[in-house]
Amino acid sequence: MISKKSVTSYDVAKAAGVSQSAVSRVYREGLSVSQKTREKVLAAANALGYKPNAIARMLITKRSGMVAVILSSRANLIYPEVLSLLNKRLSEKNERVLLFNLDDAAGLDDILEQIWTFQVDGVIALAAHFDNESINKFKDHNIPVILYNRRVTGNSASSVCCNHEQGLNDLIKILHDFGHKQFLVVAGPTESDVAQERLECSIKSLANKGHTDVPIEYGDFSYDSGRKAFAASMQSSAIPTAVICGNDTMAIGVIDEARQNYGLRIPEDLSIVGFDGVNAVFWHSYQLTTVKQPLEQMTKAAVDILLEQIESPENPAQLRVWSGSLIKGNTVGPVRNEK
Amino acid sequence: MISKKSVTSYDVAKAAGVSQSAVSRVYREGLSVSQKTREKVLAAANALGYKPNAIARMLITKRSGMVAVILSSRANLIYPEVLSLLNKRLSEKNERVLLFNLDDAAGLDDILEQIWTFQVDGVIALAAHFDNESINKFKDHNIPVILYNRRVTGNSASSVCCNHEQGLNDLIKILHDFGHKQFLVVAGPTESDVAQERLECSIKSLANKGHTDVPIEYGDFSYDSGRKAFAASMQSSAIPTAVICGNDTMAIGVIDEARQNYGLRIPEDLSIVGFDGVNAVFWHSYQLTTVKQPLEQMTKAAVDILLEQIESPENPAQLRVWSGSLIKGNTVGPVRNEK
DNA sequence: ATTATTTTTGCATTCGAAGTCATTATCAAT
DNA sequence: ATTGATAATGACTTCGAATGCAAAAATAAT
Repeated sequence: MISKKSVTSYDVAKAAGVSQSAVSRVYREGLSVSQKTREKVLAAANALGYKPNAIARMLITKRSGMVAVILSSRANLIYPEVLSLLNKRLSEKNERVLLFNLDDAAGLDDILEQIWTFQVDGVIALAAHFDNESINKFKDHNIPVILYNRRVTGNSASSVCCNHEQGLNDLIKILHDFGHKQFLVVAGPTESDVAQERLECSIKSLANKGHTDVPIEYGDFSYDSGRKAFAASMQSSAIPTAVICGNDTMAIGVIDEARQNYGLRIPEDLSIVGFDGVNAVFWHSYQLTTVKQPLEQMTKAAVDILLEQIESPENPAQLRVWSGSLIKGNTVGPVRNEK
Repeated sequence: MISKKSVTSYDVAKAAGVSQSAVSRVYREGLSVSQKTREKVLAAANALGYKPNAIARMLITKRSGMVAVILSSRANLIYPEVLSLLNKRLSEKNERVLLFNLDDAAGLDDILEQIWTFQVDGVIALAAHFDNESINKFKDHNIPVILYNRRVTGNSASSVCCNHEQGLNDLIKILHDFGHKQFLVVAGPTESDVAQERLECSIKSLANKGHTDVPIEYGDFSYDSGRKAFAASMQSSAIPTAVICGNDTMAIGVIDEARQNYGLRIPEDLSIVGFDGVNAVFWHSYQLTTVKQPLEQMTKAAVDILLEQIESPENPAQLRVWSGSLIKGNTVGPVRNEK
């Protein structure tokens, strides 16, 4: 039970023969300290193993150096990568990531309260369910919020998004130009905003090319759900020649289901496109035609905007949209003439 | 610039006509407060929108409610899943995850200092490079450390591990029993402890079956590195009939390389095993024979042990090891008789 | 009604660093 | 040598909740 009492700035001050204020100044930047004092303090601090207590600093400075990142496992499976990139960028800016998961037992309100009590400097939301009311609550308390891939009106948050509309237009143009007429849309879960947006863009883009009443199957972004969706579609009356998937993982599921259970060759018998640009789309067995989200740019912008808003909360919210880059895989081809 | 001053316990106290202490007691558990006072306080708090300031609480209670999770991107690609599970478990125990990345520009020492200053309640290390000296530093300050899949002697940390030895014994026994004699080991990066351990276990297990001087190729756990490793091996004098991979992703790379560039059929011409049990091993194009790490159990134990150590720092460190479960895929078969 | 016991309560202090402000040391300019 | 300007310093207060302690109130026992 020998709880090693922690070394404080007072201890260092005493050992160095200076005041506590002096110690504090040594550890902040751009404050007036003589070379002599600085050396004395640093020497004492070193001898005692002193490390400033970030908690105490947070309390007085009202800056926690922490950013809440809100995830939900329902979200697209690409988020681990996003999280890693965010973490990297934020730590470059001397902010730490405090993780919150929206689908843990505790509900949204509970999570919001926690975030709030932790006095985070800002919030980056990758999670879906996050209504305007909640978003605005943060704004009321001067906590800037960045929505990732979520373009919602009626709130005061900034957003960084991938241009799903353009990406899907690109993909659908290719399919259309190859002469496809029988489409299937495999959408992500209805709870996901991204899934919803991609679905709407797909429908709209198809309609623009004259394809209406396109059948839709719903999945949950997972491989298995992609397989099931395609199987379900094959039970229906309208057999597709082209499948537009809500993400890459489902697209890969569709590929496997089509090959294994229906003996279809890709792309000769069936064309398939995805969205996201995950690593697996480059794997030889799939080589999916898809659109890659510019995650690097998006996360960089998310962090930049967040920090700008932390520094200057009065700045207006921003919306930044990036086009994805088309990845020409090997899963799209001309429609096969039915004999 | 109307910085909405935050509501403190004093404000609530004033509004409720009680002392600040009373407000504090209402928000802690098991403290003596009369029903009447509690109601008054809660009403006032509600009216003012009061939320206790966790930072101030941390300062006095010396409990931050945060656990540092140390990652490194070098680590195995299975860690996003681990992170998600950890986050879930920890939040059940009312602890938050504060993320640290070991391969950000800043070095190990810098990260350690940060963790230290943030007064985290504990540390869970998924990252590789983490020497005993650093580990013991935490112990010196009564911060418990849990190593994930890292069984190292000479330090005071607890560990939760997958039994790589048994898993590899199982896999290698299958290969051996099928009559394989020409092996290739595709190891993970030398910086990774997990990779190292798996490599050693593989060598040892092979030796036990009488296979010595097995060639080794090194990768970095990625798909491409798996492909390159196999290609390199095919340039060498010893053409393998069985490949033991340091993780599933590299194994999938090996499969694709063997099929695409060498026209080999799996498992007729070449047997391949992996390790981890990632989702993609179930994909139809691969169906990898591998060992699945019991991540659920491991993360649960990691959190349980950590909390026990937080409550009772004098308790001794623990080591817990779980066997993985063999996944019988379709990538292993009898050795093909060379004509 | 009186004393003994338990429960509530508020005062004052604490956690550890940061910042305000007035004071003092330092240096250059006259 | 004197003044003025600047740099460096320490005493004191602050951030917001938690808690030891003693006083007060409520309850139980006599």
